[in-house]
Amino acid sequence: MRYEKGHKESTRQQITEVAAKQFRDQGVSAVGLAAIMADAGLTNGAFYTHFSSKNDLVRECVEQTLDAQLQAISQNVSQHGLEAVLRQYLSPNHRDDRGHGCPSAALLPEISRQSPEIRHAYTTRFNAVIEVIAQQLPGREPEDAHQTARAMFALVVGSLQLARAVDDPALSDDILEGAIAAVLHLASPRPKA
Amino acid sequence: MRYEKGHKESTRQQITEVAAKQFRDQGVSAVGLAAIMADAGLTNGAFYTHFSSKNDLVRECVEQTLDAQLQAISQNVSQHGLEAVLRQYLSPNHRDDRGHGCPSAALLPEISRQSPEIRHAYTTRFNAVIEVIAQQLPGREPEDAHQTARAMFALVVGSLQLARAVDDPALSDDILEGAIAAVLHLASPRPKA
DNA sequence: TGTACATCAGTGAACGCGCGTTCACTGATGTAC
DNA sequence: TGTACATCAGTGAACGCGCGTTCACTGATGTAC
Repeated sequence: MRYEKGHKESTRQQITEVAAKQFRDQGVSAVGLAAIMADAGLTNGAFYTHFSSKNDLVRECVEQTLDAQLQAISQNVSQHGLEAVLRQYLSPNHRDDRGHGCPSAALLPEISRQSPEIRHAYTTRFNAVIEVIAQQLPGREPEDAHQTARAMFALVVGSLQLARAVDDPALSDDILEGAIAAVLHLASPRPKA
Repeated sequence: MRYEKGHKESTRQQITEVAAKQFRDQGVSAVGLAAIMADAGLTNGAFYTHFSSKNDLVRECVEQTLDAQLQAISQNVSQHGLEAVLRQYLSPNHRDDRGHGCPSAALLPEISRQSPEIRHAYTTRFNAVIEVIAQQLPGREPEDAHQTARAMFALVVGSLQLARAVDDPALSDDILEGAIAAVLHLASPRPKA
C-alpha cells in the first residue's frame, strides 16, 4: 500500500474535524467544500473519496460533535457535578470559541433546515443529553425531570447564542451570569404546592 | 412622475418583507438576491435602487422584524398579559411558521456572525424587548427583573429552535409545553430565602 | 526474478450554475423656455 | 403651445468569482504468474 493502514480513516477524520470547526464558526451554508479541503491539506477532488456529498459531511459533523459533547458532559457531570458543567458551558471561554463549542448553540436554526437524516441524528443525541441532565434532578417524577432538563438545555443554548449576538460585552457577561442563576433555579427542587 | 407618490418606498417595503420571510425560512446566507427580487416581482438590477448591499438589506430586515415583534409584544402584553404572549410564542402555529415568526429563533446564531451594524441593531431591540418583559415581573429589584427577563427570553428562543429541530412531533410538542411551565416558574416570585 | 496488471488515495482541471454587484439603457413623466 | 431636456424606477445582460460535483489521470504499492 502507498499509505499505512488506517491512513484513509485518519484523513476522513481530519476532514470532519476541520469541517466541524468551520461550520460552527461560519455556519453550514456559508462554508464551501474547497475551503474545508484546503484547510485539511487536500485538493477538491479527494472529498468524494471520503463522503458522498456535502450533506453526508454535515451529518457526520453533527453526529461526531454531539457524541463528543455527550461524552464530555457525562464525564464532567459525574466528576464535577451538574453545576460545574453548567458554569463551564456558560463561560466567556465557551462564548468566545464557537469553533470548538456546542454545535446546538452554533447551528440549531440551521439544523432545523437540514435533511431528515440530519434532523434525526440531532434528535437522538439531543435525547441522550437530556437523559444525562434529567438524572441529575433528584426528587422528581421522570416526566417532570425530562421536561425540566429540556428547559434547562434550551435556556443555556439560547443564552449562549444571545451572549454571542449582542455587541455589548458587559451585557453579554450579564446574560451568561443571569442564565446560570436561572438554570440553577430551574434545577432546584420545586416548593411543594 | 411615472409612479405615484410613495411608490418607491412601497417597493422597498415589499422587497424588505419578502426578504425577511425568506431569510427566516432558509437562513440569511442560503438566500440569494435574485430569488428575493423575483419574489418581489422585480429584476435583479433594481435591487441597488433601494439598497446599497445585501448587508444593508439584512440590517433593514433585522430592524423591521424586531421592531414589529417589540410592538406586537408590547400591545399583547398590555391587552392579554405576559402569559398569553408566552403561550402564543410557544405555540405549534409559531413553530410551524418560521417565515413570519420570531427572527431571534430563526436567525440568532447567524446574527452573531453578521456585521457590527447588524449586531448593534439587534442589541438595541433585544434590550427593548427585555425592558417590556422586565416590567411584567413585579416585586423584584430592577437588576433581578432584567436578569430574569433575559433568561426567560433565552429559554423561549432556545425552546422554539429545539422544537423546530427535532424530528419527533410528540417530543416537539413536549418541548413547547415544558418551556411554558419552566418560563412561568422563572417568572413567578421567588420564595424568600 | 522479472514483468504485467490491479488497487486506490489523491490530483487538478473542468462541468453547469448561482452568487453579489455593475452598468448601459428604457420609457414614462415633469420642467424650462 | 410645442419642443428639448432632466428625472428616475426599473430592465436585463454581463462582470468575476465560488459553489457542489465529476472525471481522466497519477504514482506508489501489492499481487499473479
